[in-house]
Amino acid sequence: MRGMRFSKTFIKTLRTAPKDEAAKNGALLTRAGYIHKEMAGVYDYLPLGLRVIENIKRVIREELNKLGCEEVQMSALQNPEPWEKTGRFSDQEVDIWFKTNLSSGGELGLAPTHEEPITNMLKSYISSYKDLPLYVYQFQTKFRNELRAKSGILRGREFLMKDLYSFHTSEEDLDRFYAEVEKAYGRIFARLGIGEDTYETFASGGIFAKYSHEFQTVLPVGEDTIYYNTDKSIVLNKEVYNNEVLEDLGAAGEKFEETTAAEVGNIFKLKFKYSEPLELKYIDEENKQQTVYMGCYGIGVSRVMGVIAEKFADDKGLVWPEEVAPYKYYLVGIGENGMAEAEKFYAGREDTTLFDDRKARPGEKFADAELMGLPYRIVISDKTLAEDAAEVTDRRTGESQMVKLADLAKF
RNA sequence: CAGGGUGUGGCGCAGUUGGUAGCGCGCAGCGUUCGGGACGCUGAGGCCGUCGGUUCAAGUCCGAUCACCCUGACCA
Repeated sequence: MRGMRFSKTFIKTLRTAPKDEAAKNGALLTRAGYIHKEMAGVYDYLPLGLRVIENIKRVIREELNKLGCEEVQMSALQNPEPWEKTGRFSDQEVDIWFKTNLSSGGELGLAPTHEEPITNMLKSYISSYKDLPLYVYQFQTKFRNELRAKSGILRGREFLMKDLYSFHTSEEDLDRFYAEVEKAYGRIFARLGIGEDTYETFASGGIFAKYSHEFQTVLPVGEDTIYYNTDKSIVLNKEVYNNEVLEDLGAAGEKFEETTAAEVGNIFKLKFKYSEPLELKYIDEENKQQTVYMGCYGIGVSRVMGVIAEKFADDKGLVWPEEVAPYKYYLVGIGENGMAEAEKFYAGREDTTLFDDRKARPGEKFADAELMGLPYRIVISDKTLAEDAAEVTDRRTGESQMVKLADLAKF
């Protein structure tokens, strides 16, 4: 992706948020030109918003690839057959399906998740213990017919998710990989800027495991309630916050605090939940058929974007952590000399810099710089040129410093 | 799905007892401005969510319907 000149881009900032964007993340992301709403829970990602999404994906991709994960892209349209084998095509069982019909008469679903299709697909590729373990992930648009979409991009009917699935020959190997993903998730959320406030949280585990883990980011508008002890080493979702579980975790006497949080990721040990009904098997060393052990690991990519927007915004607008910011620098030229010098600086830095080259007054540019929330604002004007310098302002702290033009490249 | 609220130019809003739509922002042109969203003049842009009633006449009254927001429930 190339750079962006404000005068050329189609996006436009808004002084007032649309009335139908009540949530802070939706209001600011819309005002700053990152997203556009199509309908409740369904959003378009504009050039800036798409860059944020791509940055989040990049961080996740880098960390998962280190674990040996392979990226694929599954289809969004779903053949009901594998879903019928697990009972999940039923609207009684899964009540958020979007379903449609083939013109020839058959029924289709729009994928709300991908356990069934990926398990089914891998039947064609896994036949021996030599094929395992295997870690496959994708970034995919998920469709969930939520009764009520809300909170901007935090809860959509169409949203982007990273889903990783792991396949193993033994429970020990599943446990080993699960632990690796736990650590990788910690690194991912740290790099995304929400590490400090994102806790690995015990949640209900479903049929085959006692607990699953969620990654919950503390957020006032979060939909979940979590409980944490004083040193935050044990965090529980409300759904498992009871005496039995506390005893089980050896935390029976401890005091817990309550807070709201948004679930940004989860990890599950599926074991045979899908591989058994879909008959994903392999031949072991002794030529015996065995069922594959599975795990699944999700991160809500678009939700993470909303959480970051919501969490760090101040009264002037968005504040992006560096790894997710669509551009690192918001370049402002003031006056003829300032604009000419800014133009020179911009050349060759299109990938890191958004250049506000509009014939607008400084105040308007500053306001938009703050609204968009790029990490650093660089101002070049007669005033700064008198010192042969540019003014660099940190969006988060608001602190400014003069940097010599010669040193700006290094900055 | 229950309860509450809202639909009027791109965005935010006003519109009285029914009489044929107005303001701010934004947008276009000209001029003066130029380090915190400047100002003046001129101008473009709207079947008032949709459908159907009542009426000589409907943004306004009645009915239905759709969409959106909030709270709750739900969230495999």
